[in-house]
Amino acid sequence: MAEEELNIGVLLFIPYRAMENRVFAALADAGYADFTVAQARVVQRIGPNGTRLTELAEQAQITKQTAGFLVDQLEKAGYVQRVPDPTDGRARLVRIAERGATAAALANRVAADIEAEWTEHLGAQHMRQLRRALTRLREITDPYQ
Amino acid sequence: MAEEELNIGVLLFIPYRAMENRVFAALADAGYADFTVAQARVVQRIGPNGTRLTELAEQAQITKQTAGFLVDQLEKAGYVQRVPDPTDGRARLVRIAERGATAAALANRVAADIEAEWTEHLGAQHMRQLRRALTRLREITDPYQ
DNA sequence: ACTAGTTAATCAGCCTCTCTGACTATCGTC
DNA sequence: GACGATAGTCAGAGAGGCTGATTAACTAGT
Repeated sequence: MAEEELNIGVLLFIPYRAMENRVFAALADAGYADFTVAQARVVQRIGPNGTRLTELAEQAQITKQTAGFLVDQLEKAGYVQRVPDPTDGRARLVRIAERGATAAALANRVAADIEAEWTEHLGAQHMRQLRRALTRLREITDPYQ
Repeated sequence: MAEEELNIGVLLFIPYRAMENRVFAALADAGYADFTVAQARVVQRIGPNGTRLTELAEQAQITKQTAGFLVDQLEKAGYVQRVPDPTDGRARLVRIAERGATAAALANRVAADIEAEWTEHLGAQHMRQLRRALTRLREITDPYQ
């Protein structure tokens, strides 16, 4: 569908997918092959002092069970740790482990490189406008702030 | 990660996901509940005269097997038909069926409504700039033109 | 005309991610 | 203390994706 003009949703998806693919390819090349998109969506929500499973699940918009499943894998692979929450005996905090922090740093570096390429192609001003428009769009499309 | 400024990939993903969710909710409400995201990504690539399975798979970036599985479901549900390709005895063309065309029309209408809301929020000029930037980004991020 | 290679599609089996439903342990409140 | 809410886990199921192997049909190179 859409003969002349592509749906704006598709237009958003194309560069998103391109970035995702390149970041994961770079991680795989660097020896982090056991890292998946689903895991990444959880890891990104972990705060500096650790975050509870339930909160991760809410923010990633998945069930607690699914979040638990993904955190199990991340823990086995050494990307995160689970530590008891001192303020609540039922809860545990999921924290980024060293391997996770290294991988995240690499991912951020690659993402920044790609953004730089995009800026090269669009020009700095249009890139700034793009970022601004997307940030404003977030006001009406992001359930989490 | 990203304390002050969100990664551009995430910024692209948030509105994309919001649109997708709303379109599928509208389709489900209208009686097209048996229609999934994975199926939609295939259906969107079907051309006016029908498209081969292999080509659909390539463009949707999935394997032929997966594409075949999804087209099976779409065919059972009445959204598409498979007809022999007159130019190649091995191949068959996947075509949109009537139920598929009706659903697609509804989906496009809902997507246009959402885009109108976004235009309302951003202003017409910024929306035009957004569309333009994304279209130009497509030049370097879309493997299929 | 035959062989070899390519392409279109399918079959079989497996893995990952996601869900629902049911359960245990702990917390907070009245 | 009793009760409802909350944090997390266990069990089972389904969707959507993969690799590998196979069949059928087209295309080229002798």
